[in-house]
Amino acid sequence: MAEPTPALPDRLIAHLDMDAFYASVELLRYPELQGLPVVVGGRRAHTPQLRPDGTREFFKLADYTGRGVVTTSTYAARALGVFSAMGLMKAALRAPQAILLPADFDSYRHYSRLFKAAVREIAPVIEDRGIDEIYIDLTDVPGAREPVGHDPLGGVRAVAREIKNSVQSATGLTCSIGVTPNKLLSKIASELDKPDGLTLVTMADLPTRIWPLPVRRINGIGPKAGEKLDGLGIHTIGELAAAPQELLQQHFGPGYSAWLHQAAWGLDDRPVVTHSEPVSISRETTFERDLHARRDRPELSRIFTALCEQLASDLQRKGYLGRTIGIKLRFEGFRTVTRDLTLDEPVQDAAAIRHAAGLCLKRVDLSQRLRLLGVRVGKLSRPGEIEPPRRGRAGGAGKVEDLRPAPENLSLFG
DNA sequence: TCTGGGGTCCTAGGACCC
DNA sequence: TCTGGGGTCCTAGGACCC
Repeated sequence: MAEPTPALPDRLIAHLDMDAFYASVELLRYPELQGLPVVVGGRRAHTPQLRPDGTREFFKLADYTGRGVVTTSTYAARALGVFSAMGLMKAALRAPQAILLPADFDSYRHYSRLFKAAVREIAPVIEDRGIDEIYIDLTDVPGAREPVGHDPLGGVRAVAREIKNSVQSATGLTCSIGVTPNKLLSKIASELDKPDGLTLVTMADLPTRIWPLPVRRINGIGPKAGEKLDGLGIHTIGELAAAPQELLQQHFGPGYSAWLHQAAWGLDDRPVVTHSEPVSISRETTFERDLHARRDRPELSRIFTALCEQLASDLQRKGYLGRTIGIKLRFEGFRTVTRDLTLDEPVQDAAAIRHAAGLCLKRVDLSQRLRLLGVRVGKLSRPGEIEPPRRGRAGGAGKVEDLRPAPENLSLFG
């Protein structure tokens, strides 16, 4: 008879999330702000000033005017109701005394490289999920599958602790880690004990630890799906797990409803992907005030050209060409429109991008004022890369009339 | 007091080829 | 002459994530 060893899952997947990352990096730089409500975001012009006596003068949220959102806030600011993606003017109403700092992405990227390198020393199978979070496959990390005493998860808990310690000594920052049999559950688990948390969840814990949580905790259920589920009386992950399949299929597509069910049961077999190539590269900007295609033509034209130049330089720096050029417009009132155009040959230079994007622009009615303009390049390739031959004629596009200029379009900045 | 900037993936219809 | 099905590409929009 085999020993009745408690089953260890096939995979041991960790999700690591840096705690209030941007704000925490700022606190390293300005330790006197420790414990205070601090918000990172907005547009320039609120960098702290050094006073003659050597202390710093910080910018108060109450003094901010104009567009912009909260990028991150410290836990003290969150306690006042200030969260990521909130408009700064709204945040100022909730926490007028909070300190506002401009985002410094170069610095965040620096700390991002540091923490990822520290993790990689211990566990090399890492999937990048942005600047402040990663998935880690701990399955084959030495010691991770060793029980400690009677605890079958003792080994992996020790490895996760080691990773947290290593991140802390490399950066001075804390992180939260969730370890479970898959990415979906680990993503949920890493949030269960923030900040500075370490949470292990097994399939046996599903009913007690996962099912009581709101459905929105599942990565992939956003505002729309959450709202719809709410309307169906489905609020928790447990209620979603118990929901009849037919009910979900009636309100969501076949693919999404099947996924919802799987997710609620904690099932997810996606691998940890250690390398991926970009699909598209883009640049966009929201204007300080809404601009009109005719009345603000010179300014819009300058911005348009600048976006194309920045995009071209991004492409060149990263070593890509792109065959699909697209634009994105956001009008007053937030309606968003995109147009794109696939060229016969990939391009990389600002003039070619500007020309193609200009053709796209001609297909949009520009009578409403604009709040955002963006340019995008997709269908990326490497210089010298031989493209696989395309079947069919080039430009087997949509309806021909869709590709013609909008008739109302009298004035253009393209 | 309106809602940043950078992405990915999915859906859906029509064109076009075999 | 009419019918048709599979597969891929192109375009537009939208949901979602960090």
